[in-house]
Amino acid sequence: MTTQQIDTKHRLLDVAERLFALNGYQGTSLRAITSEAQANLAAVNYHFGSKEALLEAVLQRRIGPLNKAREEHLRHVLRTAETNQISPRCIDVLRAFVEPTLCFREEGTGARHFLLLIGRSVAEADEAVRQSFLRQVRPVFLLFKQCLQLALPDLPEKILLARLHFTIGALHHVMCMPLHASIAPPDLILHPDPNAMLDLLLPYLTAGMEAP
Amino acid sequence: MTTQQIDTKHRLLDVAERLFALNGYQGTSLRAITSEAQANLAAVNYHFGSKEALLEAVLQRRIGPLNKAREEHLRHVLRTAETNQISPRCIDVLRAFVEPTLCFREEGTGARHFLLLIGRSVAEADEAVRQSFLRQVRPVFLLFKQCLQLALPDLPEKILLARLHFTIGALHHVMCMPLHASIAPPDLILHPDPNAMLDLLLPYLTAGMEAP
DNA sequence: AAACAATTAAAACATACGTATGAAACATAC
DNA sequence: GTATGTTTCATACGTATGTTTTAATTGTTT
Repeated sequence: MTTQQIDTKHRLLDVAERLFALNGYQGTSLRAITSEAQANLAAVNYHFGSKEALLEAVLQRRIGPLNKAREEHLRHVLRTAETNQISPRCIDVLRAFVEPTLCFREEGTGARHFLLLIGRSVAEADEAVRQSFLRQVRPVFLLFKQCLQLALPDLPEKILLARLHFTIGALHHVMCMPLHASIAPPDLILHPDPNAMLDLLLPYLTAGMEAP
Repeated sequence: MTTQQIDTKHRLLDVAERLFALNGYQGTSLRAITSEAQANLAAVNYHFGSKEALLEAVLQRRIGPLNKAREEHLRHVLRTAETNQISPRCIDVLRAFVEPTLCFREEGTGARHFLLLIGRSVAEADEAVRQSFLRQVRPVFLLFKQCLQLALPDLPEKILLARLHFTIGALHHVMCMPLHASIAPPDLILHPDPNAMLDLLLPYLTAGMEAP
């Protein structure tokens, strides 16, 4: 595998990530991707096989590390709770899951676009996009759920699942929607500093999760 | 305006609503819409002018009544609080906004598809779709925000706006995502009964909104 | 240096799209 | 019953799409 091939593949992934995030999967043509990546039109089909496989590769490249970070955080919370012989605290579980997601933004503009992309992928109408996304995140979501069950042992599973559902909704909405784009007056823009956002998000999610 | 024209227009709106919701705006062709509505391909351009105008009409037809219901509920909460000389309760404000949305589902399968459509429109990548949607809901969102400010007078506006943001995210995620599609095991399907969902959603949202 | 594989390039393919056009069918009014 | 305005129809236009094919180019190995 030559370095040039790697470069081309990387460029294609980077550009596709950005355009998919900004214009959607169906709204992005291979011609737009290849021309911006300064590659030939056939390059996508040569390197990835198809447009859909390109999307899968775009998702995989970043979800892998992100999921690994989330899983490590979650397992760390589990471990410290276990050594102390207590249930993990709900807020710690939530932080373990949310923090890597929000801080992912710091890893560069590529990751930033990626967050927008997966924020949108959840609600995506295109079946292929949604399924490709769900397939890749399900394992970590399940671990997340198990941690929450340990933190909230008295909460019926049905209610916990529903609240987990709401939590994912709030988180992904934050990921794909700049605050000022909905209703906030333009002069009150919440800076996308992940720590500030975490300080806003965590009390909200924790209180909701621990609601009576 | 003959009844036949009205029928055709209605059929086009119904089919477009369903297909836009299921396959997305860009994923739905005029040919798919017109053939399923048993109308000629040119019918959309004749009756609405363009595909984008059709989408606008689809949104308008239902957002009007929905917004009216939400506004009435909110104003009712405001009135009773005013006559009792107290601040409205947070949970009442939230219920006034959420209940009409969830109960909208009961008005038929058309409305059901519509909820899916607007749930997805928020995160939609297509700029035209998102803008068309935001334009139509902004006024009610602002009223919602004002009511919340009355219910939570001590909460800084910045925090309130962020929490409102999270709330909208959770609500719209519920609207466009069947619970079992994310992580719930298939045997634990949350029935889409709006009252049951309201009982799950309201405590969560209220606790999050009133968090310290 | 020659042979080989890997990559890029240019072009064509078949298909699908939104829109526009003009004739036909229809309803309504006189 | 004819004339007028409205709606439907079949069809064509121009463009864009994802994919495939064939040839040229590059890089690596012998």
